[in-house]
Amino acid sequence: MTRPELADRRVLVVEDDPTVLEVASTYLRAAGYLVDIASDGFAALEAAANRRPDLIVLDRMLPGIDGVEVCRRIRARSAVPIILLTALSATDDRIDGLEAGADDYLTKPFSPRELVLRVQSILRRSVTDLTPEAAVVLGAFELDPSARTVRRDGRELALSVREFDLLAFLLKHPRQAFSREQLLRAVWHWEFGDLSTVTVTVRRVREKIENDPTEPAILVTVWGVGYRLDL
Amino acid sequence: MTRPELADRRVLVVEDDPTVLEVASTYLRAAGYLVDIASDGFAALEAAANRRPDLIVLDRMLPGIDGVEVCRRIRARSAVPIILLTALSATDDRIDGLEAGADDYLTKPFSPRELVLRVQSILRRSVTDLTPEAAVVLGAFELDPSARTVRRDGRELALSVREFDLLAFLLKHPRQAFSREQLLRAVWHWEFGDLSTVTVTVRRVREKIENDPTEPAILVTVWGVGYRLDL
DNA sequence: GGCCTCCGTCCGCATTTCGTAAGGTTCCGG
DNA sequence: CCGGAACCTTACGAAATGCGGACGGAGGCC
Repeated sequence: MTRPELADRRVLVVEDDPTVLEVASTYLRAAGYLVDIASDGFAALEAAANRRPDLIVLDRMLPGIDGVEVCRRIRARSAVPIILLTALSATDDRIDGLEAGADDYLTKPFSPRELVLRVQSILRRSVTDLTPEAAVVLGAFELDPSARTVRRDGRELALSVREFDLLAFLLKHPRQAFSREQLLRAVWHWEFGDLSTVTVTVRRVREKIENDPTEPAILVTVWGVGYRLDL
Repeated sequence: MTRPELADRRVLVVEDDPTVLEVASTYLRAAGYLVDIASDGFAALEAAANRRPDLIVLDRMLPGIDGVEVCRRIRARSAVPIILLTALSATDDRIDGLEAGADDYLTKPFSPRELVLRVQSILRRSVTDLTPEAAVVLGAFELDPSARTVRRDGRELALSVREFDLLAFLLKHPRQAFSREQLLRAVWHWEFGDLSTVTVTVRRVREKIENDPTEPAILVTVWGVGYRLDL
């Protein structure tokens, strides 16, 4: 269930309630992350400095230093993504947290699964800039994820951001049929939304990779299901 | 009409009230899930360990061990999604449950339809899991479930959704006779319905896989029983 | 500000799908 | 060999599905 590209990423969880700490770290480990833990503000600052986590999950209410203050101090030294946990959904808290430099927000009680999703969604973004991803060569296509280019027969294709993301995903999972919903989740990172968004982007990609876009031979329609990349 | 891609997922329902148990499992089966049941905490823990369900629906009030405790213990060993059923909508209960590691919450009395929706919504995420399903090679036939293709002698067959689902099911269970009712349940996920629906779809599949559709040699009629795939 | 690209949304149209029904054919017991 | 049940075949049309075109807001660039 773990996505290989996200493996070996380090997450620091800062939380004083042992139960919440336990649940959160279990889920994150299950999702393939290396999890460090801290129970108060001082330990959090120390761990943030020494363990160099790729992301921090931080409780707002902490013994010792307040969570928002911890967030501010970490931010002063590093750009590591921070998810703040708060007991209330009060607007003031949210504003405080965002001003202190938090990247995302989660209101307690939260679903551990949702936490994992947020973590994944944030790390997914930063993972690309850090570790250069392996290139994929498939038939006439050549994908270089770190350069964000796709070449066909050696010539580079002029793709927009969305078009690239979609084609890159399909090149990484060739000969597999995906529903529009799956693509919306995997490529757009949306949990819901208009499925025609996918349809249109597929069409635009076809316009650029198919010899005859009227008769797609590469990015094929699977009727009643979705799309598939045939090579 | 349910989506075939969700089929073959295992759900464990833990509930001491026979009526609720009956209703819930019936609805979930109708939605295409394989349903296991347990009536108390001990049975639940055992089933969770042995049957390896993809999701657990867990009553909060149980004879023997409390539901929340069961939840906690399962969670200690596995990250399987858990939906907790509770008699009250008290906020305290909700927090207890979420801290114990439940993924979602449903207040009794609940609509069975809503239960199915929650289950689907949670499992949908793990369905996005990109591990391709194993291919089946049987005689001249080659089934690739993740690409949603069937090839015969290397040539890909042009099958519609229903036709593919039916043939895929039969290829996964060859040399076994199925009644129309069984096929309607397994392939269509219908609990009732016109049996001629099956007849016609069988005929359409025959048109595409038989050398002489007039004399079926592969998708054979078992008189008075149903159909069977011979190879 | 003005121009351009990107991208999500919407609408009308063509195609495909698939359940249903109706009439014909095959099978089997007696 | 007869009658009825089981099964086959064909056809129809509503509904679902996908596609192209177009529109317009958002955001970047000059």
